[in-house]
Amino acid sequence: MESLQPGRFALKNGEAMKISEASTKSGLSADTIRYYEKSGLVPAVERGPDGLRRFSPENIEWLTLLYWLRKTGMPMKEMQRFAALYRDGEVTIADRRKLLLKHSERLRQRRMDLDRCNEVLAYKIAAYYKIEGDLS
Amino acid sequence: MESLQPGRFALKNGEAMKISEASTKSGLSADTIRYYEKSGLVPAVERGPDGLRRFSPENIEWLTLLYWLRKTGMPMKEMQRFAALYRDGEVTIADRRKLLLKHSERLRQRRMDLDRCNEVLAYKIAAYYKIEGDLS
DNA sequence: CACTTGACTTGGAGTCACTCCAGCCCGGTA
DNA sequence: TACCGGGCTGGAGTGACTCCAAGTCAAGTG
Repeated sequence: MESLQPGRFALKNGEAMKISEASTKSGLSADTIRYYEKSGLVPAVERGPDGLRRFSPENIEWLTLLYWLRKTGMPMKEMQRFAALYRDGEVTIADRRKLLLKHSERLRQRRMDLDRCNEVLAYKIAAYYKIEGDLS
Repeated sequence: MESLQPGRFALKNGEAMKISEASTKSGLSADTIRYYEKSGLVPAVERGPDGLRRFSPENIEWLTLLYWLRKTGMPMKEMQRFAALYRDGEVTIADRRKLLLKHSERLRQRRMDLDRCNEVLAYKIAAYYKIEGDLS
């Protein structure tokens, strides 16, 4: 459908990357990228005449964002919702912003968990250290 | 074997808890506690005459530690190794300390991920915010 | 020109760490 | 007596990958 508009994407091939390059640039493995596409997290990845995926710079930016969201614990369901909003264009910007704000709240929580765990570890490590001293 | 020493554990029943209490105190679900026991993460949980598990305060402390380790991303395999060391007594204290140190290094790494993600989010949120302004 | 190499394709099986559930037993209450 | 809550076991299901077999295609080599 897009390809009916003559020349619209015709000469962007210089920018288009295959999956391995998309993988190194986004941080996601090739398997994960394919999996995300199947799961509806990546809208409209084009294919070259050889049938291979071609990723635009915008695709890469999107994948990179997904990489960070997933790495910091956003569940797939929420990423799917985020992707649906992304697909629907600028009218969803406010919703997307809210979704990211919610995630940054989650990050705050996770950081608190890390800090609390660090305390527990410090306590344990000190206790072990003391016992080691007593043993020798 | 321990029970051959008369009275050694005989009157500790006032302290012993059932699984639901162990769950609220440790933070792990009852299902997870049973799963951890099956997987060899929890050494020697005793049973009452009714066949139900009885958790000692030491059990609870151990489960709580597992809770924090798992919550902050220590893999099962490593927890199993940690549990094996714990079972083998004080001679393994130095190894246990090293294992926890390694984990706290992992925490450092995770925190860096959170911070990096926060930057990405802040950037995106600001960009969205600007677009919202332009739209209205 | 045949052959090999290597990057890519798909569909499907396997993995990790739970989580949920069916079907059972048991002690206490109305 | 009938029921209820809480525990038990073994096993199936889930989320998010991860790995693999079997195939296609393009480019490079003898």
